[in-house]
Amino acid sequence: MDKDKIDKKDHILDVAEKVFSDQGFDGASTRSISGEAGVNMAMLNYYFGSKEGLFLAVFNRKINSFKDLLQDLGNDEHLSAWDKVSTYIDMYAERVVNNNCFQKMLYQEMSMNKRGELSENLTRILMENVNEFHKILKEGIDKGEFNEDVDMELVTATIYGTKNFIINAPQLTSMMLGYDILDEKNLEEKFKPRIKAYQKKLLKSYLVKENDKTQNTYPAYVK
Amino acid sequence: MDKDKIDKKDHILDVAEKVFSDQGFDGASTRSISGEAGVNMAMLNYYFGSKEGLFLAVFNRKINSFKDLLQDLGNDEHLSAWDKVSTYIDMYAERVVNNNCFQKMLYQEMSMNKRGELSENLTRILMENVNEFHKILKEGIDKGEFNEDVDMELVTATIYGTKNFIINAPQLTSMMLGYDILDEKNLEEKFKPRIKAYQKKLLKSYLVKENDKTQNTYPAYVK
DNA sequence: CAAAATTAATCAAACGATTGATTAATGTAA
DNA sequence: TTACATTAATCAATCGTTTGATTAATTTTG
Repeated sequence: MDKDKIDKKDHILDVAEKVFSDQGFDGASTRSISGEAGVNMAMLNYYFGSKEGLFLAVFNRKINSFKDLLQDLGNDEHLSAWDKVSTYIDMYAERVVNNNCFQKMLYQEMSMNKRGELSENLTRILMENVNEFHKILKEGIDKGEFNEDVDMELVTATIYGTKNFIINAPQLTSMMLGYDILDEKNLEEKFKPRIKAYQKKLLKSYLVKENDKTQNTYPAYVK
Repeated sequence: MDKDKIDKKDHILDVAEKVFSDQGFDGASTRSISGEAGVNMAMLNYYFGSKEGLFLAVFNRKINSFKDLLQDLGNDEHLSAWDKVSTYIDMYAERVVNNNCFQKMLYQEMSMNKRGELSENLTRILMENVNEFHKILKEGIDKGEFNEDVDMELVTATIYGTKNFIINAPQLTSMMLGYDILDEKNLEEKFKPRIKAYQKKLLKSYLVKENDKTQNTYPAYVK
């Protein structure tokens, strides 16, 4: 059946995503992936051509929905620049929580040198997202809503990096925060609201001009 | 000679650090390390016992100097809490620039699950640094110098994460910043002063109470 | 001192295990 | 039958490690 075939491919991709993110591209063997997925090893090559093809398939399955979502936000006429940044922070936190395996896999691969075509693809696509966010920041600066000397590139690095650090070094950050950061429930109930509130407060105090700041009414983050 | 022996071991560690950080633990083969170092393959096992032993040797060579430096800063009576944070940002930026290969290697390994003893060692030692920094933040809060609702853990994640992101995804961040982030000269002349100024401004606006903020006199960062 | 004994350093070769990939055979459904 | 799906078996290549032999350096002994 066509349906079964799609389900099976999808199931392989689910397992591959998890194994790749746990062990890295080199550390994950095709045998362990196929074994954990309960399919014959040859099926990976049959479906995806190669190990790298499988990796790219995992990647491509995720990225398509991102850019559209972000563009819609950027083009919304009813929102102030800060509201857009705020919404972006929310969106990004949601994405990270729900796709933390993928995010880990992604940046693990990006940190390797010399895996030519693959790295270039990842870079190119992520760069599109970066540019969309920069548009929002630039809009805020041009409108006089944000400070003129805002360092747009490093603000971006801060948003991406803070989240990345927490997800990619879970052993350390779990110890820091006092709960298991990889546990679904903690991620949803504790981490998600906390990182949202924190990043908004942090960036608002940096981005928004003094006279534009309303009184801060942030919810106390969950300890 | 004893001297030559130490030099040779040190040279192997230098090369291993670079190869590990480029290719990851699994991606780096003992053959490529020994080949690039110009020594026989068996020497790695002769000196370091195993591939993992070599990795740990690279790691241990670096970490020893860190904690002392940080403790001295924390115990300095003459500095305000903000001055300490500011100095810490400077120290951290210096360290990152001068050890970016190592930093990359470190967080690559930390992002993998289930490499038991190794990961635990890394976590434990990094946690000591985290705690030293938290002491400084707590001091600032207790003294009334910083806001009471500062999220200490996420501030730490911001400092570490922003830098990490830039170093670990050099292809992306080089494209963002408009220059090669791995080039020594760019790192020293452009990136280092810029990240210092940025992080200080960002954190000052978040940490320090309004009435304690002096007028901002940051140097324009290098574009 | 010099000869002998011991230790350390280095090497080429090969080990068994595992890797990603391919094959040929078999099963299945239209 | 025909086309696709799935399997077990197998491939060459590469992995980390070990080996036995050889050379260089050091120590011990006479």
